[in-house]
Amino acid sequence: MDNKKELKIDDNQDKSTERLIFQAAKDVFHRKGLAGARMQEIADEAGINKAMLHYYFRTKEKLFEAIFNEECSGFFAKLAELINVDLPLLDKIEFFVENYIDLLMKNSYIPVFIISEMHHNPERIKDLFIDRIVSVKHKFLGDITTAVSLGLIRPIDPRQLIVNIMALCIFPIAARPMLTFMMEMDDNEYTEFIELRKKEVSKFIINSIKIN
Amino acid sequence: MDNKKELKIDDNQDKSTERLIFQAAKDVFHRKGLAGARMQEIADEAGINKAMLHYYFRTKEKLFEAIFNEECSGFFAKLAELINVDLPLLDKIEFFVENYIDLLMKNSYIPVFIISEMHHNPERIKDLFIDRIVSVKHKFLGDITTAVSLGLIRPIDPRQLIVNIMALCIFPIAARPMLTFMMEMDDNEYTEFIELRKKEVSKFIINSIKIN
DNA sequence: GTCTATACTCGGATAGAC
DNA sequence: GTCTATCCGAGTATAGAC
Repeated sequence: MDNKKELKIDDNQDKSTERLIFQAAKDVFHRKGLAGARMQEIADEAGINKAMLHYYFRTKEKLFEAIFNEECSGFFAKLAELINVDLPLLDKIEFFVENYIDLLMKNSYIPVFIISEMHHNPERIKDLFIDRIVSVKHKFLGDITTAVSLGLIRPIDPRQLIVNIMALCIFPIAARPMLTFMMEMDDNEYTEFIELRKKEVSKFIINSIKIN
Repeated sequence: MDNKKELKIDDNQDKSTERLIFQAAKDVFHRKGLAGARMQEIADEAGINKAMLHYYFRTKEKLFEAIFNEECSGFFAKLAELINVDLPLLDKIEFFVENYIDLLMKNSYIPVFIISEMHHNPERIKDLFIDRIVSVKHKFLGDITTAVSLGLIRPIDPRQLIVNIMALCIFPIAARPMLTFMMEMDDNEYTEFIELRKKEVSKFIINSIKIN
């Protein structure tokens, strides 16, 4: 009992500082990228001292990787759930698109992270999500190949269809700052715009691949 | 005659160093982003001295802006040409998609540039392409709105259609490193994959919006 | 215009007291 | 675990010779 209580207190103390850093670092890395982020800015935003960052994470790189890793784990786990749901392909696409856009909105930093850091340092990033993404893809690829060969959808290269689906879901979130600006919307209008896409995108895809 | 010759020589001398820097800087900024790029690396890649960079462009920021500005000018000028071509909407989309993907492939740094730098420093970037992008959008928006109201395509929010078209063209180029990896392709295979998209994407879009 | 050498700032990382 | 003070390398920028 005493033991448990003590553990809980220590745990909270530890976690609160570590999580404080973690959350602050996530925000700053997301805004500035790995190279542009400043340890001082992270410390300020966490409301603690710069030395603490090194006490908990040793280096900037390690801090970045810890974050990237945790983010990806959660994200790809949920993504795998969406792919593994058991539905006929067209229903699955509808279900997937709606929930994937939702997932992306709740983790809007992930796509930009991956896109820009893959450009700036492909090798490091590869290792961090190598197994996760490829297995998800294989499942989806199989589903589509089957549907095409059964004549449930029009003939289409399954890889092209996957990239189309990803593009339609991810691009509007990854390019959000550019698009809000181009579309002359404010933040709320753009959120509403994305909300509408949940239905619009699946309609767009299904219209395109269904057999008339 | 002599005058002209002299000018030409000077010009070549000037241009060669300045362009050498320009090209090297473009490559490095593209690979590393603004914050991650190193003046030393640019100098090395240009085969000249670091001091020369400052002689020609004063600061790293100014060098970056000079490049971003020139790139955007050329890019948006060509984009405007594609939009202003006079064709019925469906033909126009087909024409646009094919040529836009081509343009993007020849300027593959532009989308990543804009997407990542818009995140990292929205204000600076806005000024650099404010007028260019909005006017292009208005023209396209008008074309689609007309086609919908004339019943030439199925009812669809024109803004959603524009974002769909952009997504299908831009995403595969912006996310290329991630996608080559995910799709387990090499560079040549991915280039071929994009080549196939020129036809596939316009088919995908037109299938989805045409009236049956 | 081009180079070498160097000034100076910034920022990641550590030492050491508490 | 948390702080202050500080080190030190890296990187932008400039001075000055040629």
